[in-house]
This record gives sequence, C-alpha cells and structure tokens, in this order.
Amino acid sequence: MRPYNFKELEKKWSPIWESKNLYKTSDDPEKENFYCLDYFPYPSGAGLSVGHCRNYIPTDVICRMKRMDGFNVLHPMGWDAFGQPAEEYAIKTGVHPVEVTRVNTENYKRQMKLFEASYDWSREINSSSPEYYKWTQFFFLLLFDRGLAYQSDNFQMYCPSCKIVLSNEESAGGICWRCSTEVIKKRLPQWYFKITEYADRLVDQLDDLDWPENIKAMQRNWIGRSSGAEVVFTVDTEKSGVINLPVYTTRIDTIFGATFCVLAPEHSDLLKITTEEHRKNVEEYISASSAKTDLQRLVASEKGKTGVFTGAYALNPFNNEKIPVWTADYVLAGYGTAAIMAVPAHDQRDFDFAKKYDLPIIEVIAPDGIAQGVEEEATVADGQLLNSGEFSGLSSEESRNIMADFAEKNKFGKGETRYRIRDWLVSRQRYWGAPIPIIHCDKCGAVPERNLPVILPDVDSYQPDDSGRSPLAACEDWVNTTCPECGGAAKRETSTMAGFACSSWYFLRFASPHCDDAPFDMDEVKKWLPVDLYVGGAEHAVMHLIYARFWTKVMYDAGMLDFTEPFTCLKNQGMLISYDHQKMSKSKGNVITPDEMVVKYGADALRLYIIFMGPFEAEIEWSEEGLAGTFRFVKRVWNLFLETAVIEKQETDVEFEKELKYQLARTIKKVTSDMNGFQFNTGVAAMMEFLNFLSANRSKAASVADLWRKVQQDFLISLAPVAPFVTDELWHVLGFGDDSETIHTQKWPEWVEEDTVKDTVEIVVQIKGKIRGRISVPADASKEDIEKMALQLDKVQDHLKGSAPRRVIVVPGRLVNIIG
RNA sequence: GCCGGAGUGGCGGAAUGGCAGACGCGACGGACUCAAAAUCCGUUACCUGCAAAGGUGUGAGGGUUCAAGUCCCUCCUCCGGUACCA
Repeated sequence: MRPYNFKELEKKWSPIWESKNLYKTSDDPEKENFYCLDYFPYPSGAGLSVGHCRNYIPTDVICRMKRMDGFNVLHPMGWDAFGQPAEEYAIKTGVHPVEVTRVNTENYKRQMKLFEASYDWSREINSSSPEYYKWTQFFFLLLFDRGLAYQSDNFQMYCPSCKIVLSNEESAGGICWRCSTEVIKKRLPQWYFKITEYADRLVDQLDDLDWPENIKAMQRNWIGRSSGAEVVFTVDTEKSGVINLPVYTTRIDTIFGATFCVLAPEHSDLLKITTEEHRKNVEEYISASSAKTDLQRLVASEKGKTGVFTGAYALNPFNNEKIPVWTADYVLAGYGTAAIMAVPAHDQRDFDFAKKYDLPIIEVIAPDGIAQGVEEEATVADGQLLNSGEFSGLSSEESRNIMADFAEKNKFGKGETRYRIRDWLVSRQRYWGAPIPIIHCDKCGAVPERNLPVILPDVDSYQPDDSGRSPLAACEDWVNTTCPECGGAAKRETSTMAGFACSSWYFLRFASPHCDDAPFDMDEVKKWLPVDLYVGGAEHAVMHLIYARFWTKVMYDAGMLDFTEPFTCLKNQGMLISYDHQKMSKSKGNVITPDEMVVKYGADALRLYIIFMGPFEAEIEWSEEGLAGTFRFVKRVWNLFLETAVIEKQETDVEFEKELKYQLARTIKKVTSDMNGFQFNTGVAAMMEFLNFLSANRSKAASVADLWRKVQQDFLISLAPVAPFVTDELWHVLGFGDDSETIHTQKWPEWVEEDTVKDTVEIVVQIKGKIRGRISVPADASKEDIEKMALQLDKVQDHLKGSAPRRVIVVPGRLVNIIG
C-alpha cells in the first residue's frame, strides 16, 4: 500500500489550488456574505511562530467550512507595516525600512502558505504604502475638520528608552507598551484626537457586542466612567481675592465630613492661594514631586503619604466651615479638577493622610445613622447620613442626587460624569509612519494639506532623539512649502501618526483594497461590514480595539458608514507557551516555528494539533508529542481509507448498518456544531472517535459497502477544512471526483436527524443515587415500563428487601433512581 | 484594593443539573522484528481486595436537590487587566 507522504501531497496540491483561485473572495449574489478577519500583523524580522498559528489556523478552518456551507467568504490578510522595529533595524543596518518591510512581509506570506492559510492574496494591503496611508491621512483630516484633532502643549508620557511619546493606552501602568521601561513625563507640543468626546458611546455600545467579557470589562475600566458631582469650594486670598476651587467627588453624601482640601502639586491655582509664610515649603514640595515619575510617587506614598499645608482655608459651601488646604501628590493632576475635598472618615487615603498630619476626622455616614466611631480605618460603605445638617437621616444613595441638586440650585456645584480615559496622543516624532497632513502657516495657523498623499520623503538619518524633533525636520526641501490658504511661506508638520492610526480603519479597506478615489467603496463596505468574526490576541483590548471603535463612530457621524461598531463578534485565542513554561521569544531562544513543524509532520498534522491542543481561548503549553499524536491520526485515516478503498459488496449486516448510520450522523452533527462554535478540540475528538470506530469495524466494511463509501466521503469532506491535503488526495484516490474538481468546493455534509437517535438505549439504574446496574430499553419506552424493568433487577430487589420503593425517578434515555 | 476568568487523573483536557475523566499525550503489558523504529492489540483516577466486589474522588467548607464538576452562600489559590481615578 502507498505510504503516507505529506511532502509529496503538499508539493502536488498547493499549486493546483492556487491555479484554481480557490481562495479568491466569491461574490455570488445568491449567497450570504461572511467576513472573517485576523488582526493584521506587524511583519517582524523574527517571522511567525506556532503561537501565531493559534490565531490563523482556527479562522482558516472556519472560513473553509463557511465556503463549503455556501457563503461568500472574505478572508484577507495585510500588513501593519509602519512602526518602530523596521526603523530600528534600518538605523542599525542602513537598509531602508521599505526594503526591511518587503523582506519581512514576503517571509510572513511564505510561512502562511506553508500551513495553507486560505487568504485571498489579491486583497493584500500594506499600511506603509502611499496608496494606503493616503487614506490614513484623509481620516486625520476628517477628524481635524470635525474638530476632533487638536494640538496641545502638555505633559506627555515619554519612553526614554524608545525616545518616543506615548498615548495613555501605550503607557498603561507607567511602563512603555513596547519595551516595559518606566515612562517619564515630558512637555512637548503634540497632536491629540478627542476620543473623550466619544467616551459615553464607547461604554454604552459595548453592551450588545458578542465579545469576550474580559475585553469588555477592560474597556469599561479603561474608559472609567464615574458619576459624581463638582462642588465649588472658595478660598479668600489676600492678593488675588476670592478664588474658586472646584472639587470633583463621587461621594457628595460625605461632604459634611470634609475636614481639609488637597490640591495636586501641578494645580494651576496652587501658588495663588498659598500664603507667603508657606510659599517656600510649597515650592519645594512642587519641585520634589515633579522630579518623580508616577510610579515613584505611588511607591513612595505606600510608605506614607506626604504633603504640605498652603496656609489657605477653603469654604465648604454646604456647611460654611473653613477647612485647611493642603497640597499632596496623592492627588493626581490629570483627573477630575486636580483638587479634592478630603473626607478622612470615609476614604482610606484621606484617612491615612489625616492620621499622619493630625487632621480632624468627622463621621458622617454610618449604618442606620448611628455613629460607630472611625478609629482603625475609613468606613467606605454606603449608609445613612449623620452630622449632615438638613440631610441627616437620608441614605447615601438618595442623598447623592438630592445634594447635587441642592448644589446646582444654589449655584455652587452640579452633578457631573467624569472619565478616566484621556484624549489620544497620536503624533510621533518618528520617521517610519504616515506624515500628518498639516501645514503650519504663521498667518493661517494649522492648515490641512488636501493634496494627498503627503509622501514620506527619503531622509539621511532615521535616528530619533530626545529633542522632540522628528527626523523629518531635517528634510528642508520637504518641510518648507507654501500655505494652501494664503500662498505664503509655511512649514509642514514633521510628526507622523502613531501606528494605531493605520490600524483604526484597515478592516474597511479590505472590502475594496484597490479603490483609488476613496478610502473604500461604499457598496462593498455595505456588503461585507461590519466584520462578522474578528480574531486576535487580547493585548489589543484597550489600544487598537478602542481606537478602531472610535474611528468607526466618527465615520458614522460623518455619514460614511451605516454602522457604529466595526466588529460584531470578537474572539481571543489563548497564548501558546513554549516547552520551557515561558512565553516564546527570540531572546529566550525557545521559539518553535511552523516551518520546522511542517517539515517534520506536515501541514495537516500541524493544523490538526493547533486546534486540538485545547480550548481555543485557553493558554496551552506546546507539546511536540501532541503534534505527533495528530500526525498518527492523519496516518491512520490514510491507511484505513486506502485499505478499504476497494471493497467487494457482501450481504448486508443490518445491525451494523444501523450502528454505522448512527455513528456517522452523530459525528457530522457534532463536528458541525463544535467547529462553528469554536469548540475545535472536541470537534476533532469526535472525528477521532469516529475513526476509532471505523477502524475497529473495518472487517465489516464489505457488509455495508454503499454506506461505507458514503461514510468515507462525508468523513473526508468534514475533515477537509482542517486537513486540506490528505483529504483532497484521498477524495481523488477513492474516486469521488475527477481532476477538474477539488474536495474544497464540495458541499458541507448533512446528517439524518433520525439516525442520531438509537432504537434501544442503555439506562443506568441507581439506588439512592448510586449506580447498581444497567438495563437496555427501547428508546421510546414509557416511564412506567422503564420503572417496571428497573425494579425487576436482582440488585434492586435485594436492596428493597420486598418492600415497595418510596420514590422512583425516571429520566427517559438516561437513568432510573430508586429511593428505597 | 477593584474588575474579569479559571481550579477535574502523571500531563493537555471532556462532561444540556442525570454513568466524572470523552479524545489525545505519557506510562505499562503484549503482537510483529535478529533487533530497533514504525504499526497493531490491551491496561491505565485513587484506596481496600487474589478476585468478585466495595469504598473514595472534580481547590476547602456549608447549602439546595431523588441527583451537583455543573446551581446558591462563605472562603482559599492561580492567571489576566487595572490601580492613590477622589
């Protein structure tokens, strides 16, 4: 018998499928459309590891199934090609980033073809090509024109190692998202997108998305909507008269317990309210805090909060009490009003501060309104108000609305919603990105450059530095231009856009990747979008996924789209851990590549193993033994199917025929639902079980010759999306189609529902919940009959000792439970 | 701290409230072989027992139920996110 030789099959079939244009997006108006997208990768020099396969192979299986199931399938791939690594490589080697990108994308594509990912390569896109970034620039101007892009000269997060400014999202936790270096703050003029204007919609519209709960939670956390109130305290100063000191609180119910106010050291009115006597102290405190990073502040304050008194007193408008004003760096500059009312009785941080500096603690919330004392720690729970004037006796919850209304009526405050999310810092002083299409004119200000694309010029040096100047600034011929509005001399913006701008709309481009008079063809977008299935790693939760949602909503507002959410269903594949229990990384030398595994076991076995290794979302450790297992499975399919390729028809074994029909129907049913439901591991297990059954009964093949052939056909077709090579070869060898055909365009098999039910079923007989026996009964037996048969069992009789059972529970098709 | 998720054999993992451990890996035994690899057949949760059989068992402890890995309560551990957000 011909041995299984995967190399031969791969060499044979890949070119055949390519010549048939098998993966080209079909556009049959009779069929439903299905858009399945993988996060487009950054093509790094390291190439793909088997970890990436956990993203690309499952979606590929789904797409192949959908094609067989009668869908038009859009399954594209492209390159998120702008970014630091190509630039860094270019600096090191002198090779132009365009060339670096070309080499890397070719390698990625070659690897994807190794495991036969069925992308429609005629739709390949590259975010660093002018045909693409022209439209990224177009969207910058769309945001600019809608008042959603602005320049500001603020403190930024800055990575001293990468020498780059970072958005808030890219510096979460105070460390750089790329290199994990602790970020510092730097004041530089930068461009921002007003994502904060969309905060409410970004939170509210999460609810209906079919996304993993943790990703939705992360976005909700990140946006951090909180409802509270702003209340204006006032400070009467000698020099500047009365200064308003608005504070933001989510606990206005505790305001009668405010015993001091705290301003962030960066607060703009801090020195104005500080008295002469305390000025030196305050100034010293400000400079000491500004020398620290946020992380250093946090670490220091865990040992004990610090702060200094300003000498000023603020008036609490609710009770007209004057309370001291302090500055302390546990109050953050960037949130709320950078000033708080401190309620030590009911906020742990304020409590710690009050204890340290011996400030008064007044209890104003207690269960049932009865003071219980606040000695060891703050009581943060809601309760009933006390010591709160006319509001005493109210519950925390009702008082929050009442007190906010009261403040509004008396014009010293109002209810207010605040968010943690900040505007998106989008400009980068970097070479390898899409130039921001703005011209700076002394007379006209920032003027949009409508003549797109603004081509990224060639420069002599890509090297970034700490100056806050882009490498493009050295390119004088390019920088110096004329103002499109007044015609006078002007300079181009030299910053480029962060890579996340490019990826905020790419999913739209795939619908019409070669459209050259618009970012996308509206009709094509209507056909395909929103994305039906989006798959990638969870690391994009509060970066790419939040930015892309934001841009989609902006486009919707601009009338360009008729939907507000780009990705209907999102799935995150689990991480693949290497054999040494660590993440795969080049520096650890533990990366396993699809290349070596395809050489050793073939693409079919690799594809099978990737989806069989465990649940799709779970973090799994790589096991080459596991891969060897799916390789054996493929070989067993090969051997069994060739062995029973030609069978002499014999007298029909009715009993076995029935059993085989049952096994076939139940397998096809399970594979269909498991694969579609992303339960690939159990879907493959069902195929394995079925093969085990066929193998054990191979000697009976001749007694069910016609059915056996149908089994072979359905088995191969339903395995084809996972193991394209071996199935197409066997399908042809067994004569199911001629050379003009391929298994991959066959219709997905159906099953006979009646066959999934057996005539007789085995029922477990329990006595008080413990299994004591089994009976075989007709599937349609009545409860009474089943009970009668169960009670006749010797074991049951022994237990009952002649008396009647107290209770008998019969679950048809499953069990009988007898309570004696 | 807060938010989200998860705890099941030697390992990866299966189980609409209804037979816990499917499938795979590994291990052990056997067949084939001069031998090995490959392949095929069998065994494989734990305890007692020669066996038949019996008992125990899904992170811990309670509860609901005829019946709980699954539902409820209290707690522990691990993973991911976030973190002085007032």
